Amino acid sequence: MDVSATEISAPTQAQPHNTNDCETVRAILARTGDKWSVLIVKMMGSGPQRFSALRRGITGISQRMLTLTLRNLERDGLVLRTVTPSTPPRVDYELTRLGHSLWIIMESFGQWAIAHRSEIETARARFDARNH
Amino acid sequence: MDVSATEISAPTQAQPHNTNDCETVRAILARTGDKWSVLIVKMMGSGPQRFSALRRGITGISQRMLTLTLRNLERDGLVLRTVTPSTPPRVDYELTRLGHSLWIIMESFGQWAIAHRSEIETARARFDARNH
DNA sequence: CGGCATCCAACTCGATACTG
DNA sequence: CAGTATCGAGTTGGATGCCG
Repeated sequence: MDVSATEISAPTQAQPHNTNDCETVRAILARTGDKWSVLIVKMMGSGPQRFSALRRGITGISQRMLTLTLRNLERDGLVLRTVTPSTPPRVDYELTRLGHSLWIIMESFGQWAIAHRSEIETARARFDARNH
Repeated sequence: MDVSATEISAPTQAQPHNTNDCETVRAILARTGDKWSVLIVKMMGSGPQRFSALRRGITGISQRMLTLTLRNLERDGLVLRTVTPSTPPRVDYELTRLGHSLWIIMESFGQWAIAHRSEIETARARFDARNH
């Protein structure tokens, strides 16, 4: 009998993972997981939206954070910004093709989250109860 | 002619969205998007891992953050913690069924991120160049 | 070995005020 | 209308030291 084995099931070796890939994944999850991106992207899922429409549609967002988040999404090529230099100025935002493909992934993530929400909440309640 | 129409394509109305659902999605994205969760979950994808194995396997993580992140994942029912009270103590972590199902979703997110990484990097470079 | 407590630097985000 | 600038509270995460 192999004495190097322990009484509990031996952990398997972790798969070698590409740290660079993980970093890429994390960066995207961090972007989409920040405070407002989900709401903004979701609102644009149905087509172009004016700045003011997004502002009204997303309860509680400050002008600053809406601008900032849209800039970041634009920088990553997920959102297209179109300025109409009228008076007053008009700016529309819409998902790019890339942004739309991300939106689809986010939807599947969303399905998972909704499907397992109660399971997570139960786990939390149990954990919190156990740790007085 | 309808004077309410503008010269650029009229934005469509945003779909009504369930804010509560969005909050759920955001919470999960925020958990998985924090600095270390992706790496940790990914390492556990291949089976149970000891605390020290995770620590060694994840370059740059502090003990504090490993403990903290594992606690949060455990609290959400994504990770199972098993203590063997030997000397020295031994603690193993593994994905629960729920955690594994999230891991699958994260993989599809990962596929997207890897497939579009260069596209995002190009967009960033262009954006940064444009804004001097 | 695994983990908690403390301290501190860096960043995030909201409030507010001002501009073309 | 859409955006920028500034300030301050709150949060995140790293370093360090101690404990069973």
